[in-house]
Amino acid sequence: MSILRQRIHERVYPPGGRLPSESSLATELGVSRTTVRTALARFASEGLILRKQGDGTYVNQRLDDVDTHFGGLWDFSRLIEANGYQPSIRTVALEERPISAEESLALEVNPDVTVVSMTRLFYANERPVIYVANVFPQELISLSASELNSDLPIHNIVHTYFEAGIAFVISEIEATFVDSRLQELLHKKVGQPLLRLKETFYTQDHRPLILGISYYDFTTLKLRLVQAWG
Amino acid sequence: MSILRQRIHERVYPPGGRLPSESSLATELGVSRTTVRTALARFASEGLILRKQGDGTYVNQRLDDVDTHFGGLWDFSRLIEANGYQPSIRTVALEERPISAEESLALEVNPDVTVVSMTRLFYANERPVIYVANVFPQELISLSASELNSDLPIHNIVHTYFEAGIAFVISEIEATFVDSRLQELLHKKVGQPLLRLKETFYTQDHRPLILGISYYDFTTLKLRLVQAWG
DNA sequence: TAGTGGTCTAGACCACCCT
DNA sequence: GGGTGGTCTAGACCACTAC
Repeated sequence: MSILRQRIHERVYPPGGRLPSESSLATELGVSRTTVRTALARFASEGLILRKQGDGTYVNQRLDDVDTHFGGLWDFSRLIEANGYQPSIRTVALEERPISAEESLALEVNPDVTVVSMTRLFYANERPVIYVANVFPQELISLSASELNSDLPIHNIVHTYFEAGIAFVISEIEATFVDSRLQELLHKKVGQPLLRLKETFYTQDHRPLILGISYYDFTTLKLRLVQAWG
Repeated sequence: MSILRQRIHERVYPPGGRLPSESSLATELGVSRTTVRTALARFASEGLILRKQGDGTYVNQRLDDVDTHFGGLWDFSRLIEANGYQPSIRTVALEERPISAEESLALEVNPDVTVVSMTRLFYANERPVIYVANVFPQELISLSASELNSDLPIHNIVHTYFEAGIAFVISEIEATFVDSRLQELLHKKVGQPLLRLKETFYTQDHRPLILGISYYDFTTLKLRLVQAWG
């Protein structure tokens, strides 16, 4: 029932406003109340709507804030878009190289496999905001690194070139500074604070697929989380 | 159906292992399959389980990682516990004072109200790991600041002393350094990187209730997020 | 008291995976 | 083919809110 999500985003039901009751929505859309409830439950867990027993369901007034949250897909391009910028991706380096000891441990593969190393910059309106280094075993794709189109969001790359899909991601958030290398890439002064995200992408079989280390300029791009329980 | 969550945590269904089918769980627990599915859908969105159509439902093998995630309640005490430490809270300061211009804007109240300012330290095994400064209008509680028990997690404080409840929280994550003031409080060297979380707690009516600024020692306490879609 | 969301039942049919 | 999860229906009763 993605029509409901669309209506919320298109302000058919304005922020702070009340949605029709579950029963009337069910009738109007020609589905059962259970179906409507399943959709509403998802929106509520994302903080998009607020439900009050005995009263009604309301669109979150902070919709603009909530919309920049990390729900479902964590995707830097979408995040840049949600912050009101035009996203673009430029590849800094794309190569095959031996795996490091640390990486073979994290990816749970033999220390003699070859990995594809892909480093990229995400831009918001031509301004560099995130620097991302991804690594994955070469054997996971059927072609060589130079043949893949690296100007796509990571989810698209996986979908296009990988056999397996991504079922979940674990991200660790840390703080760090701009060093001399990042200074050039992100156009920021050495010593300024930066966020670092260490991500691991897993398959449905709980196997690690891809590693990622990202440096995130939080001054341009707000990193917001919404937690809702209701 | 919190019995299922309990079973997963108590390893009745071990990490990586398969759960009984939805139908057999429904029969065993004496509920309908719909009820089981509602519970499983919630666990899946938290990354606790992975469901495969035509195959079965599996407990996430990275359960230990996933368990330290931020699902449902964002609560520092729980987070410390999930990282394997004994949590405790000590109050640094508790006072009433005039509201600042910035705070009155963020809390959407008149610039002449009095606020309660509560600053506290969270410890993991007697080691300070998070410094939190909370601010809320004094008029929201029926007693004076000195009378409230500030050695509780924020959700307990709200539940005990506030009329309204918290429906959702928006957190902004930033990076910063240890300064001379934080050096003493967190026992870390000046200049080391730190995470800063700027939180706003909202009621069901979308009104901001409480502000919070937290300084988080990510070297001791991993800040992990799990994103799952399935 | 009427209407809302919260919880639940007992089915149905489909898509998909494994053997 | 047999079993699994994915989607959906058409009800029921309860708890709560607003008036």
